[in-house]
Amino acid sequence: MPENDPTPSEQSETAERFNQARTAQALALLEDYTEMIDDLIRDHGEARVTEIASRMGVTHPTATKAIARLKREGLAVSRPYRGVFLTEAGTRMAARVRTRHRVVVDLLLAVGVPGEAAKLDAEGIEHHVSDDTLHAFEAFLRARGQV
Amino acid sequence: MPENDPTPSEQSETAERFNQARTAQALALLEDYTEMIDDLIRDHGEARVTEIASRMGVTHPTATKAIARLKREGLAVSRPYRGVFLTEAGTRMAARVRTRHRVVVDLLLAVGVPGEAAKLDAEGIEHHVSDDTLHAFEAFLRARGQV
DNA sequence: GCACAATTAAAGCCATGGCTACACTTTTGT
DNA sequence: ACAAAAGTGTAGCCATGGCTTTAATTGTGC
Ligand SMILES: [Mn+2]
Ligand SMILES: [Mn+2]
Ligand SMILES: [Mn+2]
Ligand SMILES: [Mn+2]
Repeated sequence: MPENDPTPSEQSETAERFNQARTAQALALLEDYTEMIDDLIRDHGEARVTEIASRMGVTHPTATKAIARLKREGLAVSRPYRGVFLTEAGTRMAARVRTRHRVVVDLLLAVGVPGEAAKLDAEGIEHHVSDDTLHAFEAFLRARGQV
Repeated sequence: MPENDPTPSEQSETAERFNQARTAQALALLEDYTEMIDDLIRDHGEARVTEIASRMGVTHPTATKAIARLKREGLAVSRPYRGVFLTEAGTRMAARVRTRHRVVVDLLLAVGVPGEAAKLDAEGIEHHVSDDTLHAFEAFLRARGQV
């Protein structure tokens, strides 16, 4: 059985696949929080820690830590005892993430996934949808006139 | 603007969505390792730590820790300096996960996702595909005669 | 304008999943 | 048979993302 080992010192295709999945997952939290903060500012004019935590389903110290990471990565700023605000980069991420989220839900619905499952599963799936896949989803929806 | 707060002491729909995504993610590592170990035993008659680590794209101590968790959760057993083996539960998980992985790849291909992206993205997406969604995917593929 | 409620911050605990460094066992080649 | 190589185990470090508890600040009602 010829084990076709890929050129030495190079990762197997399998390993690369898992590495990409891990990288995508590492961004998931940032993506969900920026989208959420953007939502809150649209709907309420401000994004408060307690409200963010409540909607994310975590305690407020957990949300505070996540926001600290957003700030560290240049996606958000905040004023103590006031709200959280997105930077330019954060706003761009929120816009991209919102669109992708919507496309994923629409795609799931278009292939026949029940509404409830589509909403639930999309929250996790979205973070693993690459640009290529997103474009394919959009093309599929367009071809179906579902967009 | 009437904020329709869901019955007090009950999580918002949004929070539930994020909680489900977190729960699914917590199982991802177990799912990928059981599938991998099952693959290795099929192809090589045994699953060794070094080989598992290499294919997962991690160092061997990282794989050893993951295997420790599999054992703790009753999915695998191992004999020191020998291989890793799946329990009944582990074998069942591997079978379920393998099928789901294949269906996800096929679904992505069927809606027009390029092969390379389908293979890469499926590795992360699969863990967030619920039973309802999986069944919808299968129905869609059947209707297309792509199964 | 003050007491109390609500919000936010800060500290510290735990589990997970990466890593490196080092020790030990098994396998291999001569 | 034994030395070297490969494989495996173990210890300990770090970052992340959950949590509870306690302190500080802000907002509210009277
Ligand atoms: Mn999400
Ligand atoms: Mn989302
Ligand atoms: Mn996977
Ligand atoms: Mn898989």
